[in-house]
Amino acid sequence: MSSTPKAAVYEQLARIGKALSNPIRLEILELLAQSERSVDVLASMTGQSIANTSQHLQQLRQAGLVGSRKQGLFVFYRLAGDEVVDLLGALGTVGETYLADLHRVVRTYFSSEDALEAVPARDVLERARKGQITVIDVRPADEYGAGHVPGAISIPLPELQKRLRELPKRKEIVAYCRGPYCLMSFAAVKTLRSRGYKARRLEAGLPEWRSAGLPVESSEQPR
Amino acid sequence: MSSTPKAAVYEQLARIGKALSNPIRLEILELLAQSERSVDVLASMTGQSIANTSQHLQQLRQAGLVGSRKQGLFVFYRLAGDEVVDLLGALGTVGETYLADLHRVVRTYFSSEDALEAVPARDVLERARKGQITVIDVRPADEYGAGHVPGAISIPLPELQKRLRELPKRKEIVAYCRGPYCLMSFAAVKTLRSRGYKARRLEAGLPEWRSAGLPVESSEQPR
DNA sequence: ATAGTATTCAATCGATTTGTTGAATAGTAA
DNA sequence: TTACTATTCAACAAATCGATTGAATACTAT
Repeated sequence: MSSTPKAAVYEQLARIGKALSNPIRLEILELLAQSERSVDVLASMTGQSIANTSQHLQQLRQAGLVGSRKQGLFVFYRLAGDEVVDLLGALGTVGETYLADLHRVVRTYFSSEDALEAVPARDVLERARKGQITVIDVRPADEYGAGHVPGAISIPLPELQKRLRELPKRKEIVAYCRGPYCLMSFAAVKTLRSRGYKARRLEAGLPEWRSAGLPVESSEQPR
Repeated sequence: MSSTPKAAVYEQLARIGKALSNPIRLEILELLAQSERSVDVLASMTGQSIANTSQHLQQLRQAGLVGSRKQGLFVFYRLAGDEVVDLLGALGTVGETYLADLHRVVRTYFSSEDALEAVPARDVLERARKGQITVIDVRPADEYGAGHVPGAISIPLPELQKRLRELPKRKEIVAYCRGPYCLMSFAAVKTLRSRGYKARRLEAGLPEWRSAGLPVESSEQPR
């Protein structure tokens, strides 16, 4: 197909670029970074038809970004590995740094008007072990089950209001969710602060935490 | 354009993916990672027409990956920043890990049949300062001029044969070039070893070296 | 000004991509 | 076996991309 080895390399890498060139596929990748999922679940989460979702998954598979296993009627897709999380992270870094439009969106929706300074991941583990902070996972319960920060409490965002009394008033609370473009931890911090809690966001989501080599606790056994 | 902030983010990031979805654009990015260049130079280096090259550069610019400055008749394009080098590195890591075809190409052309074990970047700087090793830059002279490893000698690959006597027989020689998909340092090591020199490759090229925060020496003043 | 050069823009065509539809496949449950 | 479900495949129209061509723009040199 290609004459020189260099051209062959770039052709292959361009396949990965092509896989990253569609917003729905990027959304699917972020969802899969949380936990493996079946096609129909991904379809409903992204608002796409099942056939369409299946095709996007084929493209991601051909680019080597996802893998799958079949269990009964369902095909479960998963991220190929943590390298994909790193790739998405690098994509986001470039975008926020050099795409003015993206920078504006991030500043508008994700930025720290309320001084929601993020806590760096490296400190959190030890401070949580020492009991200096309480870590809460505001993602849906199944994602918590598939893997979470050790010692973190699962409080899905919709339940936060009712379960405020489970949280300490004085100790600092660190909330995290899916990743840098997930609004749930922002919302959680905002809610907590308005009720007088000391709260901050974890600077990364669980996929970045895992990819950084930090330990992950898991409730469910892989089926 | 997009209803939710999350969708807006993914649309923007997909623009970057689209820019990475073409092999010629990837080649242009690697060339720009060495030094800034004018459109016609890029066109001849990639074997594309000038108009075609210009269009690819427009796309890269819209994706925020490159910038440009006009000097006289020429427009010089450059990489937007080191984050782009990191992004390309992450792309390569994913590709080599999960794309079987790419893995095969890399193993065939770039792998270490001759035990060309690469030297990690971190050690090179100090060992070069202590005079324990000699570092040679086998890229074209202008790329050396735009930035090189401190203390490295410029010996473009075509000149290596004639200039062998400049190199020490006993001290180890470390050769580097453009990056992981550049064959020049492999060729240099092969040549040197066949002549009885002790030689190894630097594991990264100059862009990765710079992006890692290691110091870079530059001969030419930016115009 | 005039001629000449580097680059970009605009128009074009063939190829590819996206999303939809409906049929085909592979498995479960009874 | 039969009925049912989840997923994939195949075919299609609309939109977009890639590369080519020739004209337009911006600058230099004289």
